[in-house]
Amino acid sequence: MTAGMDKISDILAGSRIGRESEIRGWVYRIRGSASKVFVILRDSSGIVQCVGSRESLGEERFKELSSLTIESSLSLRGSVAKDDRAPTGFELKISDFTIYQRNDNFPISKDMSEEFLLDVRHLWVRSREFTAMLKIRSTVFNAFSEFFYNEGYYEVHTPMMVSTATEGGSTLFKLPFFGEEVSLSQSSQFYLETLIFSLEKVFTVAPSFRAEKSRTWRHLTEYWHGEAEVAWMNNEEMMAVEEKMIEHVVRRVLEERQEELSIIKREPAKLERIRTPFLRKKYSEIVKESEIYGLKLKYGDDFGMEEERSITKSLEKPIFVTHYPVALKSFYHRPDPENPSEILCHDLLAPEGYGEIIGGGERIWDLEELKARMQEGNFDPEQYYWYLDLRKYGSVPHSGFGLGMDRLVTWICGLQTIRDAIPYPRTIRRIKP
RNA sequence: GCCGCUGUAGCUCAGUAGGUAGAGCACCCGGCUGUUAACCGGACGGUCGUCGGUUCAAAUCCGACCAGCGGCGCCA
Repeated sequence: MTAGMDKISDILAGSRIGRESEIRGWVYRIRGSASKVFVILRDSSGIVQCVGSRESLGEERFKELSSLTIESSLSLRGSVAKDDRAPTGFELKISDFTIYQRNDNFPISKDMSEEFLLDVRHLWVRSREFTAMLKIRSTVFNAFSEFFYNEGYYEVHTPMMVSTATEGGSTLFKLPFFGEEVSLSQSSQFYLETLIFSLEKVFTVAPSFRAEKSRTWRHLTEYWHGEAEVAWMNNEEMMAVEEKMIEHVVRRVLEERQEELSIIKREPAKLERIRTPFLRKKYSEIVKESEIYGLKLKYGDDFGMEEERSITKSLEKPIFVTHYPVALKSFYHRPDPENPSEILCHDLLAPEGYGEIIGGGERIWDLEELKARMQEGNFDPEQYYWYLDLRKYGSVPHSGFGLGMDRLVTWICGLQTIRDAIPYPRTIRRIKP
């Protein structure tokens, strides 16, 4: 219906100066006076000021336009001019318009509480800041997948309704399933492991669900999990892939999303220094030098929020923490043959206090070793028969990792809470909208 | 799961020696302005989260409940 429609970005690029243009979108701001009305129109590509005058539109049409409210939808036609008085430097002088919907009061204006904005999240997603974040998020997800395709990985898809826990039973969401009970997936890892025996290098991006009653700035009950699993790869090699992947994602954001970074006030300089190689430290080293971070840690302590914040607060790039004590991680991690009390694993902590975004490492690939570790952890081998089978038939050394995609977006965008990194956050107390 | 906090007009909030509520913004009307989430005037707007208790009298004191927010633990 609209062959000749322009996007607002076409106007902002300067290519329509002195010409007729037709654009459509939503009223971002509107101000009127006796003789002029200023409509700042918004579309997916940006905002531009449009001015209508009583003189050229006529009394009736002028009133029709100037009485519109925020977020009403319309199309506007007029000539384009450069104008420094306009917010984005260009202006459309309105000769004609079509209103699609004249709104009642839009519920959102200035001075909105965090809580209210969450209640009207379905409308708040239209805001400039949120739109900018969504565009960056889109780039992050695209760049993540692109990286693995470029590296020869296969994208695969695993079930979200499952019968086995990956991280422990207490955090499972249970669902009725034809007279039985199933759980929502906490991680695709075990299924990814089954697929390396044919594809060798696999990755997936999928939601994960955890019924942890977490109340923090970096937990969601439903979050997006980027995971990979690779045959023949050790812990060191896995980390090298991950840092290259993070570097690639950050690079793409810097290349494509400068404007959006500026809208959300994220300093690009802080992202520009995300270059490989990242820092690497063993768990035991961190414990040994914990006074440097203002911490008093003893061997065997796990790192909590305060520890991660202190360690990463003044860092300029991410840090891999490796070789955790066996007791601190899940049963499937492979102990270091040189020192079986520590495992060949890594967490990647993002700088500026953001903390853990990746957990990964080598998997136990010996059957008896895996059985023994499962027993210690009270995991029922019957339930995991298929996972154990992988260690019976052509087992190979392999590694993998899981990345919190929403945490990655939170850090890259410099956000205060993970809830602002996803359109519809699911937390212990929020399931609407 | 643990600790803390909040709930008064559509929105943001003020309102305690207990005496049946106020401001700003939004909406509506009018004025003014090449405006920049402008300004001036007027009108509209509330069973003070719910239930119960104390009291002559409760937004205010007490109890229970509901909803949400912040922090910790757990993890990505």
